[in-house]
Amino acid sequence: MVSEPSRSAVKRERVRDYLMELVESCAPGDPIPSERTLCEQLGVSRPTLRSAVDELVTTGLLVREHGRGMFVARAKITQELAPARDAYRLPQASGSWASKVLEFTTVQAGARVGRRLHVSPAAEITYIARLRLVDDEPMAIEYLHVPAALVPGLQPGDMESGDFYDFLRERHGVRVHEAVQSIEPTVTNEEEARLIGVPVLSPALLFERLTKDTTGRPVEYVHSVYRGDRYRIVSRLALGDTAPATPLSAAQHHPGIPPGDLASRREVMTTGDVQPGS
Amino acid sequence: MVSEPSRSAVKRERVRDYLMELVESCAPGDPIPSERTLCEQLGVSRPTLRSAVDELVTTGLLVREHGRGMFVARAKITQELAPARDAYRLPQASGSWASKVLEFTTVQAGARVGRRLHVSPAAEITYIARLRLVDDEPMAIEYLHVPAALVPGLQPGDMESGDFYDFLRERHGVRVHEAVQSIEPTVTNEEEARLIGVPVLSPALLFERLTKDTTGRPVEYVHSVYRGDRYRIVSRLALGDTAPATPLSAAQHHPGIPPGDLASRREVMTTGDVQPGS
DNA sequence: CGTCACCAGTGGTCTATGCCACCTTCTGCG
DNA sequence: CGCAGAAGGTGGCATAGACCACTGGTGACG
Repeated sequence: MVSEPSRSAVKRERVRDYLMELVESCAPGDPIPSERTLCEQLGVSRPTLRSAVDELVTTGLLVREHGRGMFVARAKITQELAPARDAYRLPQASGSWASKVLEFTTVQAGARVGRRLHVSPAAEITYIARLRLVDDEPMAIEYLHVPAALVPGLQPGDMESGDFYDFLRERHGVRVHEAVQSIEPTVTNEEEARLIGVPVLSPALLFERLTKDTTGRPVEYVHSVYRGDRYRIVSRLALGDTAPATPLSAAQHHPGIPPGDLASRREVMTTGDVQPGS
Repeated sequence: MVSEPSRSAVKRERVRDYLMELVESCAPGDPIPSERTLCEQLGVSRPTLRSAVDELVTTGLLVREHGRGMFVARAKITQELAPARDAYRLPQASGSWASKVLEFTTVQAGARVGRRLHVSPAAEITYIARLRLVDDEPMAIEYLHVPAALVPGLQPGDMESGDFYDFLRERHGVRVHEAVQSIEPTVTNEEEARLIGVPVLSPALLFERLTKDTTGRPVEYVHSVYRGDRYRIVSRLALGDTAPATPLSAAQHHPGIPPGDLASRREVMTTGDVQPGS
């Protein structure tokens, strides 16, 4: 035993709480004692200690490095509630973005993608997986599906520089017009974790987007996974109750503000934002 | 052994893959064999099997019920990539929302909240924790901080019906004007998991919002946690390259569309959406 | 002096086992 | 017939021990 037994009947929680206090007394990047040492100090078995550490790794407080040890995470992430986020100014830009093509092939659409893009399941699709980098650090993985007929002669290099939508317009005469995009929270699987450099089962954002051109024809279906520890979405909501104008057709519901908490006119300008590292 | 040994050297992965196939052959809500049974079938120890199941529970494919068994999750959630989401029509409304006040007290602002609300750290704050329900199922937890001076005589019941912003205007003459809101992915801790009825460490969305009135005075600071398995954000993005109008001051970056992939004018209408259950 | 092989220490995985808490079902008593 | 209690099955937690894979340092050898 170390200090008081703590009220928790579950050892794992006691261990986790102890570790959280330990982490708070350390600086980011500091090493913490080895698993076996902690086991002895706390009087628990290694599986028990590991399961406690697992939580903190998933939460983003600790980092494990095989053969080296465990360390306090560099940037204090979402951790609990009440994150001590400092600034409130909206950081305007978002670092320098780059892309790295991981895969570039032609595949058959298949049932799901074919349905999305309104093409036959046997239609040829240019499939591109690319890593998005911010200041040379991996930020997201993007999986694009574009009907091959729309982009004849597309080269991998075309996907690593410039604006893809500009490229579509200038080279292929395709003018993107609108997109429907969904965002939901998820956790990383092994492949994603490896590619964007976070532990497995870390929080992440899953985007899914279907883009159409001015004629209403689907031109791209994208899904992408953004790391949750370095990416967040900041919106500026106009709630003004000045004039009940523009009742924008469909049900209006700001994420985070359930219906019944908003009645009047709303507008929203959304901007992405990279959380600056430590 | 069951079928082929699968190329993976890690037993956990083999077990997980086996379970994923098993789940795909089942209907939502179906029970699956007990842990001990699966151990015998697959020739692995129970801790190994449990750790494989843990992944699938975190991912949202399986549900455990103490003393009863394991079941295929009701709504097929984010699971892997490529979720087989069916419809593409934007479900307009979002079920019937209700609220249940969990806590209603007056506290001192403290450093963090005081800074947000531009009040002294010793200022009195009305603190409200409430559960948001959709069709009687818990959907989110909301933690509100409002300067007590703004809402004298506020009652818990006032927070369970009607629009809080309407209430502010009609009862206290406070006219909300705009808000800055951030959204990021997170995972649930024990308390959150218990309150919204999901396992610990499930994916969730963390909202943080600061609302100001027409005079620029902060009136509420809210953070809320939305369950990730039943909530997603759907946006309709206008990408039209018709006219490069309204260059809306700040850097414009749609979440999910990194800079360098967008040049022209954009608008966005965001709408929240409840994923219909099975 | 440089390079390489080895080794100790670390996290990663897996096993076998036990006990507890919870739920369902069946059984037997009132 | 009805209800309470026991029994068995389920997941939840924890243990002790073993082996593997990776890292970094150290020492031996060229």
